[in-house]
Amino acid sequence: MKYRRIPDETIRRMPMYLRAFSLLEQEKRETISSRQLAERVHLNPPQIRKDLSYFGAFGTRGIGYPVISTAEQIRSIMKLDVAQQAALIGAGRLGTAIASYPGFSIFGFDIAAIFDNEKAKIGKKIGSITIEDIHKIDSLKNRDIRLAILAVPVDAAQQCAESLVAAGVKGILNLSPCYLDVPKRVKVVTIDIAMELGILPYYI
Amino acid sequence: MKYRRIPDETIRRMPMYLRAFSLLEQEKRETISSRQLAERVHLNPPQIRKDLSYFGAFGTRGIGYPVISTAEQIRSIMKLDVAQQAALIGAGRLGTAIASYPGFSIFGFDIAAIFDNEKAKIGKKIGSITIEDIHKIDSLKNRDIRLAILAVPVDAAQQCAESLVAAGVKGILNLSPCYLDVPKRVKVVTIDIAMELGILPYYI
DNA sequence: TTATTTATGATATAATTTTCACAATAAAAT
DNA sequence: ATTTTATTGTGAAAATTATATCATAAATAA
Repeated sequence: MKYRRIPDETIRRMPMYLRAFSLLEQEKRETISSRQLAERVHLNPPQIRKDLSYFGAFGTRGIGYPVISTAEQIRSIMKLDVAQQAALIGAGRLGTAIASYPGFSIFGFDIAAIFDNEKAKIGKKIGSITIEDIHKIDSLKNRDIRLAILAVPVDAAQQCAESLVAAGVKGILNLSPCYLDVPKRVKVVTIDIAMELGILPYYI
Repeated sequence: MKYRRIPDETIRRMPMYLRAFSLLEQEKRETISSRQLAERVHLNPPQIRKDLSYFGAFGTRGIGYPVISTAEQIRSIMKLDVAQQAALIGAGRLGTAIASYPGFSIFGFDIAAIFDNEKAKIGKKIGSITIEDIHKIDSLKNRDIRLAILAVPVDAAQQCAESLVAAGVKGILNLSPCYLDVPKRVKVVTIDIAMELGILPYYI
């Protein structure tokens, strides 16, 4: 296929495909057709084929997609083929929940550092990770950690984001209900839990 | 404006506008123009005007939108004008964090019931709410609770969703990384934290 | 070897969503 | 009273995204 800009929506769906393929790997499935995959991820077959075809021709006509190699390809495209280390900022209740969330491992993520501003928490551990002083975020620079999860109160979010950017962080998963003003080379994804809940009553 | 179907994307943005208007109310601002609002929510002015205009003409030309009445209108449209009670399923780490999250109140949400399957937790309290046995989800029917937040392990999610539907729940905020198969009269919004993190490395 | 089946990859079409441009109009200024 | 300024509301254009169609490649079986 000739080059075309890859839609943002396609990028958003890729981790979804990767999760499905990772599960298929565990199930020792050898191939899967777009129709079968569509059933699993609740999309329709042409969309899946189109999404994947932006990155190359992974499938075999008459057969479908080979599970192992397609999984590897998607991992490589999404840069999830090498384990990604992430820092967690905020060891409150939400931060603690995130720190011990087992769901990151399927994508090879690893919470490698935790920071908090509360004196009482610094030095304590969550799992095997020791909570560090938030003023030492800068040390991320030397540790080659380029991803952060921000789980601090709203009023601290912007300031923390700036420290993260200064420490060389390139991607932030923001759990505060606010916009983060960062250089555009830094990618921010915000999850606003209350807002997501806020859309439900409309449909009821 | 003649009737047009309201885009889903517009609905998704409405709580965002409502949050902004609620903050403006607190600041005692009387009016705000689409341009000023756009700066706050990081969208562009025509989009805000168009989104709001799907529901009527709230603004005054030359002036902007009156803060109080527009906030009220959006609340009413989104059915957030009356306090909404929600049930929380799962009192693990994530559930506990959700239960004590202060961010729901801006939309008038109230966690009114908590359920878990773990014997040791049942009867204990989180804040002022007593954890109930998950097998008693059915009691939601009599308590007029129509919203639920699902914070249970993946393998329990579908089963819990079915109990919720049986108990008359009409909207589910699903925090498990899986699709929930429910009747289409029930609205599900899924937040897959790992997946959101999964898109970041691509952009780095 | 040839026909048949399956399912991809590419292209064409449709649907949705966003952006733009501007007429309409309210308030302020002259 | 008239002009100027600000800003909405909206139809139309543009952009984006999703869906349908179809030629064709690979595998299998006759």
